[in-house]
Amino acid sequence: MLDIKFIREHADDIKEAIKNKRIDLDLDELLEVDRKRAVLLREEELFNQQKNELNDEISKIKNEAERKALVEKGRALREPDSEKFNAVKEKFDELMVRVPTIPSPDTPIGKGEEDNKEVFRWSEPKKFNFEPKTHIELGKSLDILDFDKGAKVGGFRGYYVKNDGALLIMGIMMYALQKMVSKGFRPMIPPTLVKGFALFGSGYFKGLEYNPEVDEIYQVATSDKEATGEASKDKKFLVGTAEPSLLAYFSDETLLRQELPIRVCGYSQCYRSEIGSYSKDVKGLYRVHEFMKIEQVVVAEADIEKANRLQDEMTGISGEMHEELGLPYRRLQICTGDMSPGKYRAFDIEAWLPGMKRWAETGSASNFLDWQSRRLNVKYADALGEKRYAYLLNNTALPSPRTFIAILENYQTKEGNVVVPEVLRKYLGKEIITPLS
RNA sequence: GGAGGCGUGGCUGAGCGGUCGAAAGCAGCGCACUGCUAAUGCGUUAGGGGCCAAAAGCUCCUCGAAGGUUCGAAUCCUUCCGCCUCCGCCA
Repeated sequence: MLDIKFIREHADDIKEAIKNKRIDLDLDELLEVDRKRAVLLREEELFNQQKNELNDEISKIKNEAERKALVEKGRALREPDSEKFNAVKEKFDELMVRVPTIPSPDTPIGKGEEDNKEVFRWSEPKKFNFEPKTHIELGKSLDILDFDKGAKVGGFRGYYVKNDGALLIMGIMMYALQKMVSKGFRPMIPPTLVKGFALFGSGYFKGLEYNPEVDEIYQVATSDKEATGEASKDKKFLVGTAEPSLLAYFSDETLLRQELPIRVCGYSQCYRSEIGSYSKDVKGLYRVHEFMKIEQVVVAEADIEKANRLQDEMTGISGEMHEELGLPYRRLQICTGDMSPGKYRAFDIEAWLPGMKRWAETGSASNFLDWQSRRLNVKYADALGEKRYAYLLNNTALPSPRTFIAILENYQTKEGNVVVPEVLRKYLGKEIITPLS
């Protein structure tokens, strides 16, 4: 969400952003609706003013006849067309939520994924003197992953993590959580069942309201009424990441500048409906409906330079973890066409998967400037006591399944065992995962 | 699940049809004063929008949310949401 004043004054830049981000929005339509809205707003204000003045008069008059006359006069006032006004307001809101943040100057212009720019690489994809297996094969032979039972019980994309796999995956989570804490991030376990505002506020609804056709979010119905959509307000949803829960923690707050930046990290189960990716990545643990993740979030003051530095700090921590885990990775700067509307600047981290022979997104760092904080109403008081919207940033610390895959595939031995990365050994109590272990 | 209570400004809390965007206290800020991080006095402090180049000023909306009654609602009615207490049930 942007400020309508800002939109009016930067219409050309925003049109450029709409084009580059490939958003379906006619800004001129919004500006036109905005003008209509302004006229109607003034009409209503005038009416209210007249009405208020009249009511003041009535309250001072004791005489019944005079009073009646004034009441009649009030009835005669022409009331604004509220239906028309509401229609305009609704249209305005609908268009407003689709206005994107203007991307940073260093963001590559591009159509989609293929135009993201590699900006950093750590280590080269590992070479094996045997044909590396996929995590699917390894998971089965080591008896640490079970997709058949997962599908039976959880349905499509369901899975079980078993035995040393369960310890490994929890180890990854604990390792990431402790790393974040060591970097000054306050740990949190936030709710994963949340109200709509948290998701809308973070930008997880594409429109004003939840739309199951396009939003990758599960809605939870606790009654028949909710299930049929009658009780459309105050529904609950399952988050796809801790980000909305962590951000909403600060909603409606006015923080103090001296306490910024606030760094928090959260552990959560993440649920994704993966609507629109029915035929994509259908095998294995790569794209699943639920997983665990440690997420990092920063509330920063409204300073682009500082926010960019914080974003670099956050991606740096993710990189450091990949390095400590010994996972070759690269960092991509996300291009305009692959960037969601609210983002100002974004980077992905991708780890190399030798078995699947592909890069796998294991993290995504985004700087939203004040796009989210306007929706969530996160402010801070600056040195002069002026209130400003905070800048909000988020980044993956580590996701459980893809880090898990990367470890299995990178650390496999010719014999089909998996060596446990040094930093995770304390969580498994062993150095190697074997079928017999 | 049953019974009751409550949602007001940064916080506590009064108001229960017009004089209320709102007493009082606390906290914050400013000024004054006292020779010293405290005390006292006075003043000041909700958010969002419009007019205006801007400031000043004027003005509209907002007392959990949405409807309703009324010339007029923080105050009355309905529904919803949230919170609290007690009982039941339960990880």
